[in-house]
Amino acid sequence: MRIGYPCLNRTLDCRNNHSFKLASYTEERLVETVAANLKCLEAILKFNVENSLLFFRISSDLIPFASHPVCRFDWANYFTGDLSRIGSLIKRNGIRISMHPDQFILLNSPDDRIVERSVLELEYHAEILDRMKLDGTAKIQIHVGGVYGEREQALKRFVQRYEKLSSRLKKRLVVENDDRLYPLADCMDLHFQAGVPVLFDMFHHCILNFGEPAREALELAVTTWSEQDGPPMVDYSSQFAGERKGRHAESLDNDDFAHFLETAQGIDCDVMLEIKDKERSALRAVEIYQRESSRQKKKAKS
DNA sequence: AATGGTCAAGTCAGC
DNA sequence: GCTGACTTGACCATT
Repeated sequence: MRIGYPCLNRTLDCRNNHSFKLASYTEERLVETVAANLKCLEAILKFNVENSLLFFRISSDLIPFASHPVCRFDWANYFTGDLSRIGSLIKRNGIRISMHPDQFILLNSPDDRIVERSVLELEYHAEILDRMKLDGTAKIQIHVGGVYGEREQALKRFVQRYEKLSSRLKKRLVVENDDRLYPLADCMDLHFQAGVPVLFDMFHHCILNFGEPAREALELAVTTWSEQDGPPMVDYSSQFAGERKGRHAESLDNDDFAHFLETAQGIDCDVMLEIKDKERSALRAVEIYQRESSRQKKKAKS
């Protein structure tokens, strides 16, 4: 099991998601920003390797405005050397990579223009991973989308739009259960209809479900991943105590995470910690995981 | 140097 | 109908 965290590292004093306002867009500004972002991404990945954090979500802001009409710059070619070098670092160290486009990305919107823009944004994500020369185990995760007062139609539209995607996107796209509109059962339907793997979000599942016990739900989601997809990815978080339901915790709840590990025992998956203090909690999670697995080994011996 | 309004994009819930 | 939540901050004009 590889354990990781998303997008930001708070120990290193750099960021890989620098952006700027659209109004101040210039090619120079873009190049300078992306160069800084890539440099930081490389530093974060090196930090992660040294700390046994072998799963990382790359920020969608790596290349600001990449899919926006304002951007006419051929960033993919310009930065191909850097992207390929970072890709080598990733492969050499067996790091798992995911990306998670924002909530604006909707394959199932009734508005074709929104779908069109969404596909452009997804293609941008795929371009990054392709330029890093990563295989199909590097994933792009999205939610199903809106309901629009017509669930069945909205689900059907997802399938239709998914089927029309380029093969390089289909190779990478996975769908994640959310905590408001589409629970695991809907994602499973999409899998049976379109073949899309289901990324299981344990925390969302606890909030929105049809009463499936966690272990059972996890086992279901895991079956949707094939050999080429790599080990199933799982998102983990816990509740920010006293805050709105669904808000991510600020720091890892050790006991809850140990309980999660018990639930996931024997299942080969990679776990993304969606916890606010990022690598600090992830480091603790790795410790807990190593402790738990050595305890289990001892148990198996005796 | 510190402050606070504003930021590319969509949808839904709650007032 | 409008605002805030979602990932939550950081940019940047103004003082």
